[in-house]
Amino acid sequence: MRRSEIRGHLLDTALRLFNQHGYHATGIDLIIAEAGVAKTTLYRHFETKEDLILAALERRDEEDRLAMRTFVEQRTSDPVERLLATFDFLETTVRDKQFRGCMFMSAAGEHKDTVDPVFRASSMHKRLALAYFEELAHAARFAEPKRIAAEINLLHEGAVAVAQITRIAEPTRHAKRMAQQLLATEERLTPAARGGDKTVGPAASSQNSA
Amino acid sequence: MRRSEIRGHLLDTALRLFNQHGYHATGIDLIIAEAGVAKTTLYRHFETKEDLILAALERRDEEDRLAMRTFVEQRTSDPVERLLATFDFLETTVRDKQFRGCMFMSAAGEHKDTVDPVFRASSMHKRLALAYFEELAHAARFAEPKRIAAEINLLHEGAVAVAQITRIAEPTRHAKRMAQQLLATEERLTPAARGGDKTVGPAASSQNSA
DNA sequence: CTGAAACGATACCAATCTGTATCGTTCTGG
DNA sequence: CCAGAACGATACAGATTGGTATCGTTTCAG
Repeated sequence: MRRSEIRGHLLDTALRLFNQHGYHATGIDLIIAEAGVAKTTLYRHFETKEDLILAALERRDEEDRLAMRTFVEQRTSDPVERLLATFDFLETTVRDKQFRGCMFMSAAGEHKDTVDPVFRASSMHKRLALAYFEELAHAARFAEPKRIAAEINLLHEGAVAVAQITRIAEPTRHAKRMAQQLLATEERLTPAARGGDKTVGPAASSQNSA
Repeated sequence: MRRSEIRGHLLDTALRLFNQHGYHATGIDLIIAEAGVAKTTLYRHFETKEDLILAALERRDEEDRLAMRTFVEQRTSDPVERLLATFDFLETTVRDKQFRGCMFMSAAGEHKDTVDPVFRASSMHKRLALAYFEELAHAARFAEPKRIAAEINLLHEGAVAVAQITRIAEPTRHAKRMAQQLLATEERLTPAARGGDKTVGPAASSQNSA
């Protein structure tokens, strides 16, 4: 393995183990053993275990948000459909055999103090996820994009939490239906009137797998 | 302290610390120090730390479910209002200064293996909570009580998760409004027709604090 | 090609972890 | 009232924790 790849490989290994066992339960010795790396090497890249956790979460944060954006934006261009497509993305992550719940919620659950850097990193990730929903809700010209985004966000968190406990993917589809139902009655401003669209009223259709 | 109270006191102390710091991060030494009890005493009541965790979760499970039932049933007798009142109960727990997220979700997050007894205990608690929603949805004569219960449950989990990260109580009220919106369009069977009630249609009103 | 930096391996450290052993004291049921 | 159980205190065990020190080897940029 080339030296330039070691840091990334350590982050990947740490993320895998954190996801599998949790943060406290995953020891440094296990990480270096799984990564096939000496302990000195790890500590040359990361000052402390907390630093490793923070770097891993940062990496995951960017990966996750980019993956969702990519998935959603290549699926449809309609903002409302995109809001609904976020649940399809969620379903793919939940269906993963390695799924054990949201790593950021777990991180916040193991670092409950609001001033803890790990908690703050998790909190920041969730804030950015919410910001994306707001962006979509705004593009969809909903009258109250912030409220819509908060609702979508709440459904996401609920779906992931239920999926974490039950270990089935159904809650994500259920959440999508709920989102459809809720969005259908929401007011919208000047809905990019093409064709004979109504100016207000039902917004969701999404014939795929809902 | 009377000896008959020691076990309960240990469970209370352990629950407080588990809620504050998490399960792995809370050491036996801290628990006995906070409880003012010798280590031998703790291990005479609980064989292992895992046993202590399981006993603590069991206690909390019963307390929580009883508290919700009591809160909900003394507030209103209408089953639909009761479903909505569960969110008011949630709000009270989230507003607590000691709130740091759902202890069962945290427990499941730190014990991710589905065969882990701690995970199973958390899973069981959630199953029983869902069963209560089903009971209420059935009493409300919804056409699909299981689906309604799952939706309420998902909104609960979402509200608690968002509240855990943001440390504000608003998500519980938001979730209640979403529940109202969703229940309003749900079909119901023979709705205990007294007065001039419609037989199907909007179900929710709940003028308090929504 | 060469010197510095990064690497692997290993030994080590102090602290902490869960759990046990010992023993004198205190409570309590019969 | 008294035997026996439960208690507090403490010392200890063995494993594991996060992190450091040492040192010979490998990589890589200039």
